[in-house]
Amino acid sequence: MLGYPATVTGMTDSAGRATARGRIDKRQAILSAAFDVFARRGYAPANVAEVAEVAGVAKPTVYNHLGDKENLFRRAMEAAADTVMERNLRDVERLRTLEGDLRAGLGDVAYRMVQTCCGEPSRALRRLVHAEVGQFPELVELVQARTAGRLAEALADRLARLSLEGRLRAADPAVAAEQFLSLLTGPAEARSRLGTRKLPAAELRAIAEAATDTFVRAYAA
Amino acid sequence: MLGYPATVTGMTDSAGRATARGRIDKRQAILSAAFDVFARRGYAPANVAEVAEVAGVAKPTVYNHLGDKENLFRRAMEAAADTVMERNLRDVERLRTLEGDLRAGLGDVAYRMVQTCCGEPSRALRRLVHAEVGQFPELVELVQARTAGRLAEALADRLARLSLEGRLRAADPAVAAEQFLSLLTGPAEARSRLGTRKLPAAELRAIAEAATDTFVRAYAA
DNA sequence: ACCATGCTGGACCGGTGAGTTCAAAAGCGG
DNA sequence: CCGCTTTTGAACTCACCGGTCCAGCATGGT
Repeated sequence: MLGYPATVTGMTDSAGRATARGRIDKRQAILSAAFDVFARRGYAPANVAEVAEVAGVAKPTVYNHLGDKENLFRRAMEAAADTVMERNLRDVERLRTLEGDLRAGLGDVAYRMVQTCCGEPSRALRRLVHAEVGQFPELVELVQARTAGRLAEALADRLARLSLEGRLRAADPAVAAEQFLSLLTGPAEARSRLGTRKLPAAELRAIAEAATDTFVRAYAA
Repeated sequence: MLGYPATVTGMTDSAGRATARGRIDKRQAILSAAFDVFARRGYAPANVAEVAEVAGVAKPTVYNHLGDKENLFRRAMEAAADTVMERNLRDVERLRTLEGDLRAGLGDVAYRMVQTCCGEPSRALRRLVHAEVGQFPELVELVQARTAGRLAEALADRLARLSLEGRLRAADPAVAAEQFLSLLTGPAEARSRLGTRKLPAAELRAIAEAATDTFVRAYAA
């Protein structure tokens, strides 16, 4: 989640001239630091001063770039969601070139996905969305649409293809995708006790296998 | 700081029965009000004064009974967990006398469970556990053990019986129970957008049916 | 060299809320 | 009716934090 690398610019400044470019990865650093701090402390207990410190920046600079603590939070969550989604989509994209044993291929993807979903960024994101759904109701749409929703959709696409090819029985691919993901993430969350216990690779593998097994039994052609 | 002030809790007093039995149970009122407020506001933004007000009690009384805001939170969560679990266990207990069509019986129980899990108390509890897992790590054990854990165990018991009776194929009942619950709660959480959208009964029914369908396909004898 | 722009550090204000104190007012047992 | 404990209301302390202001510093473009 730390994105110090000084790439890019494109600051969309509201007032005409682009703000200083090249040097301003400050914004990225701030957003990254913000997510880091919010993830550790939670929204309310987190204080902007610490965000500034972690970002290596002065407090007024934070307010300069992001304005509000609320806005800072929203933007940080948005950015983190994009990062997490990217990796998730890469995982599911592997289903596109699925050759050979269906069961094995699905199992492999399942393992990768459950790994990603148990990773710190993904867990922190879920935690924060859950936590602040009361104070930031739009946030659930904003984040969910960029992560879980997109993931389910991409997976549904792949499953639909497999159905057409006769490798899976005909069924609503959206429901199938939803259930596959639930079979993966549900047990993972439960076993890891919401992330407080880190699961050994073997257990992750077992969860992925069990989920794939059940899914294939229910959905094989 | 730790534990209680010297004056000690009202009811469980070591010195016989002296305290507070005749009077309304303030303690219960406080815990109930506390969960109410915490559920609405979240832990950090909630303030003890409001808890006291909702409980119809003076602020020092709250500190008298529960000591700390932290302790107040823990106790309130504990109490709420017990309440929620009770209803959940009643649902799964219906599987004990399951006669006739397996599919129909499971579907019925599934529908009841998904209703319970989407109810406000259950959702609020999940929200708060997720939210504060960072600041209160023990809480996840404490609550999960009383709700999801116990529920999964009870369900596993029922499934094991069904396997012995030859109605389900032989399989690890714990894994089967875990997956059945995941198939129920996962889609319910996703569709309700973490509780921000209340699901119409028809959709709840559809989720329960889909979950049961998939489960039976995968686990029928 | 010079100015503009933004960054810095630090002081500062104002609000909020945890937790305490205390004297007065119930309740309740005897 | 009397003491015991508990409750009450209110004021109070104290710490923390969001947000702002300002005076000086770095920088890069021209």
